[in-house]
Amino acid sequence: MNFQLQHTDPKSNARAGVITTDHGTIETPIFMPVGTAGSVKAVHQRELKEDIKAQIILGNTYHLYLRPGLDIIERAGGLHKFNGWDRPILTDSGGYQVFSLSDNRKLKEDGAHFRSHIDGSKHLFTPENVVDIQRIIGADIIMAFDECTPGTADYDYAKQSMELTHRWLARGLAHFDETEPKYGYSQTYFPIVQGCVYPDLRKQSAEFIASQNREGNAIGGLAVGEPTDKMYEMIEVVNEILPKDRPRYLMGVGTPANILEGIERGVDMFDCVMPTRNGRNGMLFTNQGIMNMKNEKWKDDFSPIDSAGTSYVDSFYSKAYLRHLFHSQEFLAMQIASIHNLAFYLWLAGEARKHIIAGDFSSWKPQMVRQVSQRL
RNA sequence: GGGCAGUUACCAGAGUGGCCAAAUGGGGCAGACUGUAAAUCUGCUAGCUUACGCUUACGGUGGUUCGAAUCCAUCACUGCCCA
Repeated sequence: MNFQLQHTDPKSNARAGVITTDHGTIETPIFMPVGTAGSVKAVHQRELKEDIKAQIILGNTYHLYLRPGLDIIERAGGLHKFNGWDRPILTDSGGYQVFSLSDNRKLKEDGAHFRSHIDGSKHLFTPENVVDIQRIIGADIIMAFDECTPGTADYDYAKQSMELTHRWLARGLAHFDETEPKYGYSQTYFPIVQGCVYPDLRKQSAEFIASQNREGNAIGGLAVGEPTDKMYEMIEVVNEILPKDRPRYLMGVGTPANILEGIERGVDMFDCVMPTRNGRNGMLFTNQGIMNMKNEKWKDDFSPIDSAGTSYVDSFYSKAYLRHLFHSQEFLAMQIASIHNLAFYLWLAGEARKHIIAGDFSSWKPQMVRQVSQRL
């Protein structure tokens, strides 16, 4: 993997760059659609490429390991071959499941002992075997196994948790460096900063992560229960330290406004389930604000879903029709909403990039934050 | 013409003397969702009220009773069966 920094905004930390992988290039800042189980829910690969213009998508170690299982993925020739996505893939390590499935696991020094949410069977995830699993899945960018610390954790817990993540990182990195990719293209390993909402812990974590000197770095443990202002503050603290010549990935974030704020603070990569999950639940994000498509007010609004939208569905379907589809629980509703939202997120990241390159990001961004935060 | 069963909130449907403004579904109206256990979850859904509470309500009318969606009479309507 390679990262070329192309432009830096003169008035903020926003930057534009290009990541090169063996599966193609990624122009940053970028939003990465989430395809946990090897599929971006409700979205066809062709739409992902042609309509949404996704450059990289995510998969998930925990979910793909449990189902379909490593044997199938390996026999398929890796996830790219299995799901037909020939562009870059990033896999999360299962660190988020340590947080989101916390009732189903026990954390120990060796790793996370999970009870499968599917059938209750027991599985141990360690920093080492999570590398092995991600070697088999074959993502271009693979993530360290961490504990995603809840945003509400107290200082002592957050400190312990961060230290565990650091110890796990050392083990994971050592194992990564002594193993090889399986499918003839290279993989890179991103370490993850933790430290919850505590500036000194974040600083300490960022310094430790930076010292590992990897090709890219991630910021985890944000948008998990802490106030939004704290999140922004933590991004600032961390990005002060993370190397400027490497991509920075803010994991799991967020709303359109969160993304713009993140870009301004020097983040290059984002992923979030929001455009897809909220889309399936009837919420549309547009450059004019947020719409709940189930609301009565759209019932006889025959105007296009998003007249300023860049995707096919935006001008082809009307608001009234989409509302009808949601009320009728038609699959098409979820498809349209997911395509629209993802296309919008990719558009937003792309616009930010253009404005960074043009040099007027700092004047463009506040106005766009206001617009996207409105409720329609 | 005769017999039987029924009529409950937007719909379906439970409730057969007080714990009933009335179970449960559905529909409707809102809200939530941030490295996906999510096509999920939550709230509201007679009127007024922030709430307490008050008012009007279980086909119509009239009774019995301290008290009726629930018991009685009668009228209307619906369904099924027999001629």
